Amino acid sequence: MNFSNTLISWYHNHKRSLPWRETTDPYLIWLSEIILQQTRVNQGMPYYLKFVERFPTVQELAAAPQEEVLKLWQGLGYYSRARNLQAAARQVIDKAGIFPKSYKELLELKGVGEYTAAAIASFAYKEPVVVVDGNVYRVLSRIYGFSLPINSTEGVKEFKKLANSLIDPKKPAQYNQAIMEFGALQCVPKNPDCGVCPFQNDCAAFKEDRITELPVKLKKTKVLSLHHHYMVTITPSGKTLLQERPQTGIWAGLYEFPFVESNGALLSHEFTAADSFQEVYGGVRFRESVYNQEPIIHKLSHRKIHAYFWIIETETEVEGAMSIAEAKAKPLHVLMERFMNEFWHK
DNA sequence: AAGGCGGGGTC
DNA sequence: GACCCAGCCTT
Repeated sequence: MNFSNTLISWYHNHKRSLPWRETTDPYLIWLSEIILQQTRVNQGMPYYLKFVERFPTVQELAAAPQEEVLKLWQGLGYYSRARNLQAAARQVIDKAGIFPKSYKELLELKGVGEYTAAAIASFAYKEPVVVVDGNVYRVLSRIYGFSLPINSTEGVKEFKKLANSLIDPKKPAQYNQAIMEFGALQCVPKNPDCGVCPFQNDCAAFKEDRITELPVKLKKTKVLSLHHHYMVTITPSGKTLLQERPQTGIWAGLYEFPFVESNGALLSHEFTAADSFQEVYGGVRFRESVYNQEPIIHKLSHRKIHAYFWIIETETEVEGAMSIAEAKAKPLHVLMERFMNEFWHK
């Protein structure tokens, strides 16, 4: 079996038409790769199109207010990607607007690791460096029967070694696209259709009936439960109050209603006695009611947030309050966006 | 070496 | 519910 030829041949017959494959502009390729980190093509596509339209060149991205970049990124998750995106754009501008021209130089950009540097270098410059992403781990572990954990130090090393022995150095772009597309469309995580797979006769996992076992991955992250009681301020003139989240941690830099954290559901007097509530409303007369008796569950990969929304109608204006339209224009996390769109219907 | 960091699709 | 996605960064 010639792995590379078989793969590239399969690719020509099955590849999807994707906008970032129609260009060799390193800026556009980089943009697509950052958006697609830990993100499916279908989810990332509308964001890519929005970003290209608003920021056709790296100069425009570098010059934009960070809040605008975050707003465009809203809903995509892993928001540090958005900050790093702009930081990297500014790195490029600092070097006369010339995009790094090699794998090694690309690695210096914020948010660009080994995978992304290899993707850009091979797609834009035809540099023969292999990409090793989730698709590649899955394809190689199955076909070659590699059972080392893909997220162990030794596993990563061995998979890279194997990957490097397989790439066609004359066609790095096609090879890299092909193996990822193969993982995304054919050698999928669950119930792959091995009956139509070109590697059926060579695949160790298929021959040994180990498709469901491979790839091997170490442990899962524990999910911590949190209870957030959000204060939805409504002033006499119809304004509301938001606060910016810290620059590190979950939803860094996004906006939300101020909230009280607790170990579970709260009674009204427990809620209004909380320090953070007093900090916001100390001295302000108000009428309060809870919007949802049952918590709204918002799941993150390692958090389960139980959200309650308390409506606080104040009798006087509140310092720092903004109009509903202004609030909706801030970069918001999905929990916040959903509440606002339901409560202040669109 | 391990854990933090989102949201959504799929089974 | 669990898994996983064109991963990277920090500690």
